[in-house]
Amino acid sequence: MAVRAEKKQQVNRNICNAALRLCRTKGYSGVSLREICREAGIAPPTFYNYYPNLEELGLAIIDEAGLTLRRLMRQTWKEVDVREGVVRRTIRVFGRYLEENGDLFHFVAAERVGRVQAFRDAIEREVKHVVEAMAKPLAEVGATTGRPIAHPLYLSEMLVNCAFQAGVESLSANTEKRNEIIERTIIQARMAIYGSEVMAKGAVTSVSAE
Amino acid sequence: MAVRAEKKQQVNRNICNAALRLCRTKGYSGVSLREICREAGIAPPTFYNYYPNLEELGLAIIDEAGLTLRRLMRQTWKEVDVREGVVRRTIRVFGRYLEENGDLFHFVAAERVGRVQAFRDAIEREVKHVVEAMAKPLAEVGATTGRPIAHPLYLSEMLVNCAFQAGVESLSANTEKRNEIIERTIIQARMAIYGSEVMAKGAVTSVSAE
DNA sequence: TGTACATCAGTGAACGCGCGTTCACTGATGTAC
DNA sequence: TGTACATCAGTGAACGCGCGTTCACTGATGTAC
Repeated sequence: MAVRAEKKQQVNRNICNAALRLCRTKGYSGVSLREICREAGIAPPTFYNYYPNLEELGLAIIDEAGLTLRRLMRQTWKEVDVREGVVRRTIRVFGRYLEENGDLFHFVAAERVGRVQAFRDAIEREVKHVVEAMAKPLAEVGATTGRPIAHPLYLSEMLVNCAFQAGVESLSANTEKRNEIIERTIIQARMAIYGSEVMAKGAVTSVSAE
Repeated sequence: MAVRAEKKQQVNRNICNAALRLCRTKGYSGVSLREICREAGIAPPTFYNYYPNLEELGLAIIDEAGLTLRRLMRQTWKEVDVREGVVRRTIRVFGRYLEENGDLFHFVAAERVGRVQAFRDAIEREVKHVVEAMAKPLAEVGATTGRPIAHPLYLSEMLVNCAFQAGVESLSANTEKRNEIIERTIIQARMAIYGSEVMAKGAVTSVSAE
């Protein structure tokens, strides 16, 4: 009965996946509608049954990425394990996300500084959401452990930017390089967290930092 | 006598500037050879007197950006003024650079995570150079002021990434927003520096960071 | 300095190609009775 | 359940267009004598 609707959903998934796969190697603005249709196994006019143009497809993909990210966040902060610190846990979950959604992450990371204003705006909205969602538990953990942090939003943003950068590098790295990136990112994250703890204590002056 | 050579240089500059101007709004892979030629005021075949294809033009632009950046670095660390800290001075110089080379910076920032592997590699080489060049004075300043820092390379990299992110955001921001970004970046930079100082002291354990 | 020739940056016209988009049409899925 | 009709996802062919690249050619700049 709903066989038509199911088929439509499947075709839609094919289109999105085809687009992401092609963007990975050719970039959004290097991919044509016809290419996506070939990759998705449909005729060009069929595309218009789903999206009025390529930009709308891109925005739909970004929305989907936002959904996935939000789900990821919830998962990260739910899987509390006293034996594992916040930093390591976050990085582990993020790493798994990268393995499963490499194409999606690459698209978002690239279009975050890409040419399409609508994409940049949509992505910045999602990133801001993640930054805010992470700032909260960061501040809470700091408070409950007696090591309060200063500027949780700025700290969170810096950590997210670190993660973006590390994520992009990971995507084109082998396992060895990837482990290096992980270790480096952990140190950088701690560096930022320590710094924000110091700032929360106040009364710290540093010649080099001032 | 050298009138021919001078004209060639001028045409080359026109080509590069035209390409950067167009990339700013349409992205590298959204710009065509013919568009660049129109913008530069030459006929399409003339382009081939300068570059064999668009990719070579892009690489030439990246090389030029690297040169400019190196010059900027030298300038930053030379203008020592005891009344102004390292962080503020760096940000001030970088801000001036952005005003003068907005198109160039935007191109580099976008292609850093873009689709052309050759671009990514070339840019990563330049960025690495900057990271290393900044790590050295950071470590020196820390040592001479009695506040040594840990992992100067990682710290430097984090600061450079902050600068990239702030730079991209600045490019599409008004003056007010831009000042916000500057203040935020200063805090984030200090946060990272404090953290690396704490790590250098060792013997610090933080529940939230572990 | 003047002249004859070589060099070479720049051009207009032409090519074949893949593009986005449109249209009338097909045939399978869903619905009313 | 069977039949007649409506819906609608998908298609093949065609369109006009801008693209990258080539070619033979032009005319200004540079050089040799």
